[in-house]
Amino acid sequence: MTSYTEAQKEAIVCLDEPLQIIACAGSGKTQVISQRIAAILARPGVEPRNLIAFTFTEKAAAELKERILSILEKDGLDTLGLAEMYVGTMHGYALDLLQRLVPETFKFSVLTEITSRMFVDRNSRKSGLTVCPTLSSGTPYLRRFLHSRLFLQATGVLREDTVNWDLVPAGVVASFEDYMKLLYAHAYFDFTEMINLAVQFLEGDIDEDESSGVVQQHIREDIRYVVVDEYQDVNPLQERLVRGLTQFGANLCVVGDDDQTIYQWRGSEVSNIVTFKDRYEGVRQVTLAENFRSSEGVVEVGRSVAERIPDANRLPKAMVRAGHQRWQRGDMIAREFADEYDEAAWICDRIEAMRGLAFQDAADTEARGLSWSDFAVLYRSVANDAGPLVEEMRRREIPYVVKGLNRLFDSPEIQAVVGVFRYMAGLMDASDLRDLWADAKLLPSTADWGGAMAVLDEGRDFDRGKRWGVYNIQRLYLEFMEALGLREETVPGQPVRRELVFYQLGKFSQAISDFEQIYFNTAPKQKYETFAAWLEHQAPGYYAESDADVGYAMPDAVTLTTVHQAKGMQWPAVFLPCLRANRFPAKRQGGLGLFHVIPETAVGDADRYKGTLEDETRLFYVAVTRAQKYLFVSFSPGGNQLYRRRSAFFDHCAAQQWFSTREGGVAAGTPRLEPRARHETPNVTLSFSELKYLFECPYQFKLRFLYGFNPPLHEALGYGKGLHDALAEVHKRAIAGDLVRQEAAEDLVIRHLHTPYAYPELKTTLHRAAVKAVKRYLKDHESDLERTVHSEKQIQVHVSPGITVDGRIDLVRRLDTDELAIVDFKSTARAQDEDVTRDQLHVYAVGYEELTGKRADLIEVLNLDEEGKTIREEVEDPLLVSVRARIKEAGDSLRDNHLPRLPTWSEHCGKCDLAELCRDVPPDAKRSRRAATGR
DNA sequence: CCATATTTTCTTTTT
DNA sequence: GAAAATATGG
Repeated sequence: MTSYTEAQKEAIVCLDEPLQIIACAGSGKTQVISQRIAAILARPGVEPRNLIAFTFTEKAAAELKERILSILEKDGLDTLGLAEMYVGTMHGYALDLLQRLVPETFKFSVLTEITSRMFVDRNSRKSGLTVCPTLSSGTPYLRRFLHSRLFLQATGVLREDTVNWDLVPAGVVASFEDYMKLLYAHAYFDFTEMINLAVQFLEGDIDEDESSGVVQQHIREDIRYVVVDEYQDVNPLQERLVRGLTQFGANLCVVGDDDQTIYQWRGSEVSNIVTFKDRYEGVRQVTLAENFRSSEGVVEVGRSVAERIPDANRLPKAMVRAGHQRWQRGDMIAREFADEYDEAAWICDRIEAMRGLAFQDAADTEARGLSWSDFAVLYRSVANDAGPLVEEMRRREIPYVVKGLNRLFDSPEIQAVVGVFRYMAGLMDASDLRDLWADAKLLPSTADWGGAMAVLDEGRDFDRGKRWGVYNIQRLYLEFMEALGLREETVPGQPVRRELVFYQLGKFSQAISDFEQIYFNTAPKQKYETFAAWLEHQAPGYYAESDADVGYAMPDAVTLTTVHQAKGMQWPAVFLPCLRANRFPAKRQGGLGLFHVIPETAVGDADRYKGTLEDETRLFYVAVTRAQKYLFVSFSPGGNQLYRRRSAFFDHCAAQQWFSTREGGVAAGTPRLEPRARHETPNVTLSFSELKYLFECPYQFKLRFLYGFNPPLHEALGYGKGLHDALAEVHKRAIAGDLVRQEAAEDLVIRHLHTPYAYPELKTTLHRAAVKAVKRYLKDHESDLERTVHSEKQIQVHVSPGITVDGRIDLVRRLDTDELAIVDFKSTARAQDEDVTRDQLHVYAVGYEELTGKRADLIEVLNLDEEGKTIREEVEDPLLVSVRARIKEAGDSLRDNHLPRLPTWSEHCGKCDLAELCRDVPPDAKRSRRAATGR
């Protein structure tokens, strides 16, 4: 789309006043934003680092980045320094801002939804959970495990929303304070806190608080343009972040569609977008009403759905069709069925019948035949309603992918693994365990069951060592698999099953990591018992199976997903089945809710946390507008009486003249072609550490990042990071003209060293070692600190369309010889392979050149360990070229899902934590591996 | 038609 | 264990 409509042009060239782009579904929003950003970058005196663009997800960010880059390249514009333009989520930005400018936060790590809950449950008293009062007489206080999710929602709302604190019960306030205190004591951020803390510094008094001063100075000097996509989903705290970033006059552009606000139950505040014009001075509003995606029928129905939303909560607009898709009688059908099996069968019939119908993706492209991946089935709730269709598709062998099914723990394979830990906790005996594994078809033909049990029995001897870190769940899991001889190729069955089983086992490894992150230092016996209980009661609800996302290659398959997840996507044909009253629109939930903790009156606009009819209507609007041409809405009564009536949304559609209530012949007159899947290359963004694994051994990469296997947690974890962070502070201060002296070493280590998994003596040892290392570094480099050029420089290497490598250079410095050196710190005596290090630093050199236009002369490795050796080499041009080529190769093989093992046992394997899952470990290597891990 | 009793369920998900 | 939807009774 190189020619723009008048409205689009208006948006693209409006760069100096606050701009609100109201973008209807399918209006070419991303293209307009990208073009506008390119226009900003083309302005004289504007650097990429002057610009921030927020998206809702990382995936959307990758797409936006890619789009911007392709426009810049097409227009022949400079891409120098592009790595310093922030394109990403608000959470990512806030974290980045803090960890760049506020040394106290360098050591903080981020809790996920899952680890947050475990953290609160483990510390149920200290976190405030069990002392948090409720307004329900039946449950005077929140309870462990049962209410941790609710408690976390409340702590989130108290920070994200506008709260009248006088109306919040004192007990709740006290609980909230307990939680915050505990969070900081453990150096954790939850998702809200990253943004909250950033906002504190943005709003803070610069005379009172040093960090506020630093943060605000950076914003004042650097930030000139802020773009916020999906503005309708911004919550009040995020709005404050936006305010803070633009408080010194940066230009603000917000983009969104109030009709697509579907995350209000997470705090999204529609009024942000609806009243934007009143809250900012001199706002220019541009409405992109032209829908290029869908046929007239789809557009008109979408519009009619949106008009069901009360006008008071809407921006006036009328979506019109502007694309090339033509509506034909029979494209849109509204049908009722006697039961859900008939409905499922009909959907499959239609898909089979429509496969191969001619379809034109764009006005200027050739038609192709519809393929499996051109069909989507969208549900209000996949977990509740998708069952019958999944069954039918499996029966008919129609390829499909389901998203949003929480069924990982139902599978016999995972139940077998859970059995292992029931055995460990003494809840199951050995012969039952064996039966379980045999029934799950997980025993390789050569299985050494006795050996595997020996691993468990040794692990169950809890008097073996005094250090609790010895009783490592992850290591036990990996050793058990090794002893059993369970590897991808020894899993009984077909290759497809092997891959799926390994994916599940990898997910389980991920679950262990999550658990041990929180419970690592629990007494061994209790730790295993808690783990077994957690597996039984908590874990099943936490981990989704989504057998789809193995690999980067996109399968040609029908998509079954929720409307929420479908946001931003489109398909030629969309099915909206199970349109039942009380399901879609959904009836409200019972049980203890947010308002039993925080009174409704204390929160501004409390309604949005409840889920109103209006919200459901917006969701249905999103659902309808995903379709490009074919749209099928259907109803069948659900299993029980609550769901036996038709949804008002179904009736709404059936009443539209665009819909037929009975199908004719399948789109009579439309020619048939060979089915050909829409070709989409996924964007691949790799961090350097991921790239490193891909270089070293593609199969290790697969085990780690596609399957999710994690190596056992190490007790000394955090040591290297602490040293890095301490030196980062040193160099940042050096750039600001503050040369840190040796005496500061202790202080630096106290601030940055965080070793949560170390037992007390080890903590002391590590602390001493760190102080010594920092002191040594400061002594050795006293004279060259002032020649620091950059510290922690973010780089990005663009290899080919869709392949990007992100990384961070530890240090760039000028040597006595006036040469420019790119430096990487290492902190263990155990040397990384020199070839890998050389690759790494040459990637950085490439990135540095793309960032600054300057070529580095040298690469250096400074080892902070006394024994470690220093490397200093010239940057070699041929290597730069070949490294680029190798990244491209690696990216391509990733897309093709071609990730083979190394041909034979090699040096890399000796250092690979997951070698046991890959091949037989030679006896001599086994010995040295055991020595290295202290087993 | 209204008040009360009984039945039935307990989404959605980003960082 | 709470709330909404539906069934029941006047």
